Amino acid sequence: MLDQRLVRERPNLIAHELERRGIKLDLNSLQQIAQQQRDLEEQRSKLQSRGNLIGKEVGEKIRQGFDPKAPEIRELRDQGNQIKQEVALIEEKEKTISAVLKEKLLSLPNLPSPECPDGKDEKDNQEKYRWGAPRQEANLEEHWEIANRIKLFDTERTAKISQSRFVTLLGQGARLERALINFMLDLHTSKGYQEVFPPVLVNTASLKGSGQLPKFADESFRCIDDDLWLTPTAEVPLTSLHREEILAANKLPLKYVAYSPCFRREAGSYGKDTKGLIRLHQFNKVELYWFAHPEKSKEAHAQITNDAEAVLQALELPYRVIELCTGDLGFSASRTFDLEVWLPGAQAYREISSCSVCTDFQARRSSIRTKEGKTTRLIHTLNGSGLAIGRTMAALLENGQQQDGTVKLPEALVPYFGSDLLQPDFRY
RNA sequence: GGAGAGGUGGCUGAGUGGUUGAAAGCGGCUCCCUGCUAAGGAGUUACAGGAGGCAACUUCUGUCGAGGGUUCGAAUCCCUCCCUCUCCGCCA
Repeated sequence: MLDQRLVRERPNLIAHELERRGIKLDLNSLQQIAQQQRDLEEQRSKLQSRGNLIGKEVGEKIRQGFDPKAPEIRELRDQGNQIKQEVALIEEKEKTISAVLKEKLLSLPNLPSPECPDGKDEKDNQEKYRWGAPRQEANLEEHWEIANRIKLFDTERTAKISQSRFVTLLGQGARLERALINFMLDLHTSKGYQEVFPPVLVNTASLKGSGQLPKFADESFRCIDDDLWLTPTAEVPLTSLHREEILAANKLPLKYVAYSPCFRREAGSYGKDTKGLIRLHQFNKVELYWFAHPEKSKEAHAQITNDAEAVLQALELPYRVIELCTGDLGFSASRTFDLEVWLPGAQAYREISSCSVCTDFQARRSSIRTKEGKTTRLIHTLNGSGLAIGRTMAALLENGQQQDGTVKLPEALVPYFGSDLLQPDFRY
């Protein structure tokens, strides 16, 4: 959410910054609403001030021994009632207008960072650097072909269990998924991240706090009988972990790592990535999350990206780092680095992590602050996948595939998986 | 699901209609003392929004789970809802 004061006082700045994201909107009307709301508030508080004085006077008189039914007191009471009615009138207007304002503000995305390059869509994203040597041979298999052959998962049977875009991992596939989760959690906790295992059902306030609502309701699964939704990412419960809190400045940054299943409706992506592990309604992810001091968030962003990259490096997976342009930024982000892993079978780089700094956008929605001396200020939040498990598995399969049909796994996984080789399994 | 208890500042916890935005303690901050550490002393310390000032700050309003109501006046009384805890039942 954007600062209301900014809307009132510098609407042009907001209009300009949102235009960088490709959003054109009439900020004059928004500014007027904000201004009206403030004017009403001012009117009301002046009336209330008078009302309070009258109340005090009555109390004072009664204490001095006036008869509560004396005309002086009756007069004051009448005045009090008069004011009460006027206040009620203003309050009614105020309520309507601030509901409108709030709804509008909640629907505006974050302002892009000055460092975020201008651009219209993903074509304008900038590659920053590459790591590792991508395999380029011809005739390499895509990950679902490999998985099918050695029986790591079963999508056909899964349709009986739930729907398309879900997967049932089998045998080595199930074990590898588990190994990857543990491997990543261990790697991050060894670097000072605190491990969290959050609930998967979250309430509306949590989704609002991190920016998924009100705008993207159709992207999440919801429970019809309760005020609960399935988390689209652990970013949601992690943001709300400290919702409405004032965090001690000397404890910042707070760094969390959470494994969670993630649920997304993927509305509007019919026909895209229909095979394999790339785009599923349910997938596993290890998420990194920082609550940072507002002046340290730039360094934090570099660090969280680094920490996500460390997973790819440990798994010996070639990747590149992409800086998203303004037009491709997520709703809450002010600046984002995507990590794209090389998929030799597809001969393409695919997003496997997205590391964003959300400045005070989520903190304002969630009311997460810190205190320095006498002033409280909003903290900054950052998030990054570290990493998406399914896509990591896809990358491992395609990068590790060998002539004999087996898959070689990186050494780092051996303690977790128990082997460095995936072989066909005929039991399934 | 049944019965009961409760939701107050960063935390613990007083407070049942009239200067109570709220005692006390803890914690935090500032200063003093101390050779160091430990301890001690003095002061200070809710949040949000508005107005004024370059600023330190001053001032107004709101906020004691949320929303209504009673009243000139509500943390305190009434209603509705939400949440937490305890016990019982059911259950992984």
